[in-house]
Amino acid sequence: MDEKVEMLEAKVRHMKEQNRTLRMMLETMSRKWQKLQLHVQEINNAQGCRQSFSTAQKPSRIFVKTHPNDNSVMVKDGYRWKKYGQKKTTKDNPSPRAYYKCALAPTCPVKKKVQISIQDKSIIVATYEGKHNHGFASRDLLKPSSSSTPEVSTIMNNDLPMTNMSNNINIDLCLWNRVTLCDDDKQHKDGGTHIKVQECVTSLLKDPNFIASFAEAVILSINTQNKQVGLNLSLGLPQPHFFK
DNA sequence: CGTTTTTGACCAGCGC
DNA sequence: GCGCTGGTCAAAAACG
Repeated sequence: MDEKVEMLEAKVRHMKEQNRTLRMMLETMSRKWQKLQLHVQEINNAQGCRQSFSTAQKPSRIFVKTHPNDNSVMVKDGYRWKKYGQKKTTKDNPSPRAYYKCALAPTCPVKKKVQISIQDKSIIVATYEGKHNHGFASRDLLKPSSSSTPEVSTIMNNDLPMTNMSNNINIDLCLWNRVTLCDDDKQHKDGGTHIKVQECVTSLLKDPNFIASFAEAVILSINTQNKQVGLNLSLGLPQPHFFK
């Protein structure tokens, strides 16, 4: 009988710890979300100024930092792309450049060029041209596929073109960094908690339903708070040293 | 077997 | 005109 009580108490303690961890993650994400909103406001203001000087449309360029283990040179931006060409080398960059067309709509004029950065080979440079003349990608495209590796990139972009979207938000969910930063002191006192945090986040990131639901919730939240804001969502994977 | 990717060929633009 | 480069096409290959 006592054993059962102890087991239950242990479970309760474990759940409390998990609860604390998740709350911490949520707070971290909330802080980041607030920062992003401020950033979006700044961009809005800046664009307002810029547009008064020039209305010329430049190709958009985004930079994607990839996980070292991820060999796929693919930017998961929610749209479906058809590859129609590749150049082995270009003048300014020896790495191959791939050419993509938007495959969501046959008449969509948007094209994308993808190439590994010459400065940092862990960065993929994607250049977008044109604007989508159709709706955003269906929600299933936001879900991580079972066959492919989970999204491992942190996207830093400017002006990713999307239909009827004037701004874009990028969410960096590299929770490991945040947890490490927030709990740096605690870690020394309580190393076990840190391991549990890792386990907890690992299990969450491995769950496609969680990722899809989270992406959906964030999109919903953004749409309700700022109807003109688009979203690029990338889910960060653990830092490599955790796998050591 | 249909879809997607790869890859060599082709074309246009640009500088010399 | 020639060579180089970037972009596109389309047949072949690979894949599910």
